[in-house]
Amino acid sequence: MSDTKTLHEVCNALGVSRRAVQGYEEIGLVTASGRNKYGYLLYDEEAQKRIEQIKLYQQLGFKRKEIKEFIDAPSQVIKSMLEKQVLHLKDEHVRLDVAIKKAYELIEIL
Amino acid sequence: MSDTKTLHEVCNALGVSRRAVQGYEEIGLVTASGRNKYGYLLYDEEAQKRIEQIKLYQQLGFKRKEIKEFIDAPSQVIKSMLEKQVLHLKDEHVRLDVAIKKAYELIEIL
DNA sequence: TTGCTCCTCACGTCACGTGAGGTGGC
DNA sequence: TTGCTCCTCACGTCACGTGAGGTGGC
Repeated sequence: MSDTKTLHEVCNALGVSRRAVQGYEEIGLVTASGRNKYGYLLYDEEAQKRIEQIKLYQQLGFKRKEIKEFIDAPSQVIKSMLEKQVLHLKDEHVRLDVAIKKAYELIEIL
Repeated sequence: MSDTKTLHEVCNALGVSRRAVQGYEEIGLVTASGRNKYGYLLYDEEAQKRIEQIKLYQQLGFKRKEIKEFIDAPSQVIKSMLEKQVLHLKDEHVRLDVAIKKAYELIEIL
């Protein structure tokens, strides 16, 4: 038995949309591992892991094109990208803190 | 003397882009108060305040269309929108916390 | 044959960014 | 006349959302 799944199954299992996966394929970030006899798109375990990785990187705020540039790079390169990204995430974090405070201030005034 | 400014001056003073203001005008969120004798777009103090308000609401995570729907509403309505928005901002805040932690975990592993 | 699912386009969305082409005397 | 600034389009960007139209026996 293999863990190869159809697109539909992958979407359910990983919580990504059909269109999102199609988008990954459009820019060559992922490739279906094949088709079944009815023409359905199939994704083997490797492809599924890749989709999960992409999703994770997106949650860390990376754009698809950025992900494409480092996903197959040596881990030292990825590490360096992550360290830079943490700075952006912290900026965003502060920005949100400020926004929440401003919202409360406005609520007080109104 | 009046505090009416040209588009260029408004952009510099408020830190918004020319295209952003044009975008506000496209959906009827703002209207220039007039033109000078050379055809330059002019914004009086009221228009400037409006642009500043829009910018603030955008920083709180509201979309332009949402802003259009409540910007001229009674303050109780705006207050209610802000209270809902704070919940979204807090969700985002938590999501960022998680993302930062995940990034650090990945950095450790690599 | 009727449904249902999947596939492949392809336009729509959002908030501008980025020029292109034209005007006018700051 | 050459520059420079401003104006009004209008296509580009990003990451999908949302159908439309066509296929095939799960």
